[in-house]
Amino acid sequence: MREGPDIARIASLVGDPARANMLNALMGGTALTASELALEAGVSLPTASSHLSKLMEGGLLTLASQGRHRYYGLAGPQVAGMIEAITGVAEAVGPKRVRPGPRDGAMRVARVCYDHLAGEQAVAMLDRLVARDILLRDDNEIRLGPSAASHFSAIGIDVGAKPRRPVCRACLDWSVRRSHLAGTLGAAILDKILSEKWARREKDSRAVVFSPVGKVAFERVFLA
Amino acid sequence: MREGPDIARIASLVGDPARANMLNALMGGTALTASELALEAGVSLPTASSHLSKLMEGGLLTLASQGRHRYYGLAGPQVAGMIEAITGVAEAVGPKRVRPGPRDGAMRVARVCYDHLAGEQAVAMLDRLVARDILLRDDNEIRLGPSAASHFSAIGIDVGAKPRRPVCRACLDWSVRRSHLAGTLGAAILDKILSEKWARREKDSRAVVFSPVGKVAFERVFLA
DNA sequence: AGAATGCTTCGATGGAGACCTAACTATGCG
DNA sequence: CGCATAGTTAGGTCTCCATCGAAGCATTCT
Repeated sequence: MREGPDIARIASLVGDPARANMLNALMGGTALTASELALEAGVSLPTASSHLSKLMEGGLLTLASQGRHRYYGLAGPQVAGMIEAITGVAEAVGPKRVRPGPRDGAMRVARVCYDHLAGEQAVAMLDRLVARDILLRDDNEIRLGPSAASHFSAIGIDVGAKPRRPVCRACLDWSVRRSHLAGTLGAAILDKILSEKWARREKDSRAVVFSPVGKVAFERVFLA
Repeated sequence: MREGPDIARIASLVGDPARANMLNALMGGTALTASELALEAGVSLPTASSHLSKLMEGGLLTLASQGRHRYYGLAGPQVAGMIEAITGVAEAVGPKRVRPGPRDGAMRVARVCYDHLAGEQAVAMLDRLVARDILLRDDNEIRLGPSAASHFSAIGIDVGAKPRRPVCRACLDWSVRRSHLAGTLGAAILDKILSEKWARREKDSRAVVFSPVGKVAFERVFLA
């Protein structure tokens, strides 16, 4: 009988299908209301509410009350990372070795991970930013390079603010198995991509699909 | 109701206290028998056996039968990584914000992760090996440098063999939050450390404590 | 104020699964 | 061969918890 952090408690929170569906939905990054999550999980509203209490108590979620709406979101990047790790194992181990459909292909190319971009495009982007010394990488620690401020402000992203959350952070990509960029900068870049309409979110999926024009623009800015 | 990899299934496997204890014990890296795991989990042998079947079916464990002994081990580094990720969240979220005791301190300095060394020492080692170009690091991909073969064979480690498992692999360290070295090379180095008696495993813990002499030797070889 | 919406709490029900004892199979030893 | 050890299977009990309908709060709209 071993002591230590209560890993079973955390895992069992994720271990219920309804809760897992909710967490999965929240991996999309946008905070959702209880009713949306109930729909997502395929359970009634009271059931969902009960699950959400448990996830809150377990510290996996954050709650933002706005008027009569209550928005639930993932508690942080660490939680998102854990979900991706579990997803990775489930993928590898899953008996559903079916041929990956088109949506799976799109997921591999680009998808949302919590609040930033993941997938091949995201990994390529980080590689390129590091190669150009816009970002400086030292293992899993990523810092801004000397030209970062001017480079990002030129495209309308301010990297000056110092929030609690780190600006840059490496996040292991479960499909590519290499890191992509997380942190506030990663989130800002995803914002940029979506607000410029370079790409759009696939409905009911974490996949992100670039338009032909958007892909060119993205590559010009980030993969040049 | 969302489709995809069955993350709830995997998580619920880890979500039972008995199974979590077993997996935790296996994070020590050595494969254990059913009875040892039963003891570790604090359940009867039949109960343990039932749990082990489920873990096997879930693909989290591998089984090596030797005579009347059946040795269970973690299925691979990916599974170990998942456990560490969950442990990280449990640590961060856990209500047990007690002041870290001496054992926790030791864990932070050096511990076993599945079959290789983790903790501050391990992170420092990887940094140094990369800085000396003995290993070449490109994101989470690590390759052998030109001088690797001669350097490691000089200390009795053969990096020539080409097993299925990669020789080098980055594994995210949950205490330091940066990568340390996994893969067959990481395993071989841990073997070396233990067989040379530079350090010993703490009883009933994943902590690894260096002897004064061993620490010097380790630093001379790997942190020079 | 009254109605409508969003969500939580209550109470009851049902099913899944964790657990143990006991019986059974398999391997090794003398 | 016969006993001992390691492990799995079978059968049965019991607890936990996911679920839903109905009722209760809270906030906003009219």
